[in-house]
Amino acid sequence: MRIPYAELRRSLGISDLNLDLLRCDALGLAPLLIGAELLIDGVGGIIVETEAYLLDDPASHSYRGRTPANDAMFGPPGRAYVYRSYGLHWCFNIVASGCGAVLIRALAPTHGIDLMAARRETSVNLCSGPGRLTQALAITGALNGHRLDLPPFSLSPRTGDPSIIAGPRIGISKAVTYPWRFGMVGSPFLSRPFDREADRRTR
DNA sequence: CCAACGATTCGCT
DNA sequence: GCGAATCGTTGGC
Repeated sequence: MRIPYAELRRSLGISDLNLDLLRCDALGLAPLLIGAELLIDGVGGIIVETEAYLLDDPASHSYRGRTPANDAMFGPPGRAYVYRSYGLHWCFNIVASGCGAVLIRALAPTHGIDLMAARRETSVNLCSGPGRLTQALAITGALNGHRLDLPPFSLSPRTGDPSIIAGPRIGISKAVTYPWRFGMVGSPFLSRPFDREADRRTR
């Protein structure tokens, strides 16, 4: 008797996304995460903007080798890499295969909007930007290295097939031309617009 | 040891 | 569009 592979995965509680988390490098995973649902303690939404950072990538924290600060990027894929930015904000990444990571830059809020607004002390731009997103979801360095398939995290694969646009990454000074920022076409929750419709991908 | 610098955000012009 | 806030990490001497 032959069991369909997809059904077998479901029965084992293994989603496409969970498999891909363990298999993909950051450049493969970043567009795949567009449309996925990210929750922390039931609060969060739909990922609409990501950036890929690879080992062989001058803009990546892993580029200059393993240190205590970037240790999570060198660990198993499917975990969180959380770091402090500008001494003020936290940024949340999903570790991919190959010592890279995907920076989660924006969500479309769907769950716990009132709580996010309370944490942010505003009702606008709740999750549009990497620092705003971690504030709204209460992500701190305490979650660095934490598995994403266990509480408080919940990461679910997308159900649809969104149009995805690519463009240069934001706020970096090296490798500035690599088009490794990905966004959901038409989302009002992007941290910044993408420049050119010509960069559109579909996937 | 010390100086410089961010994978940012916010407020003001 | 510009500059301040703020601090751990990094790189140079």
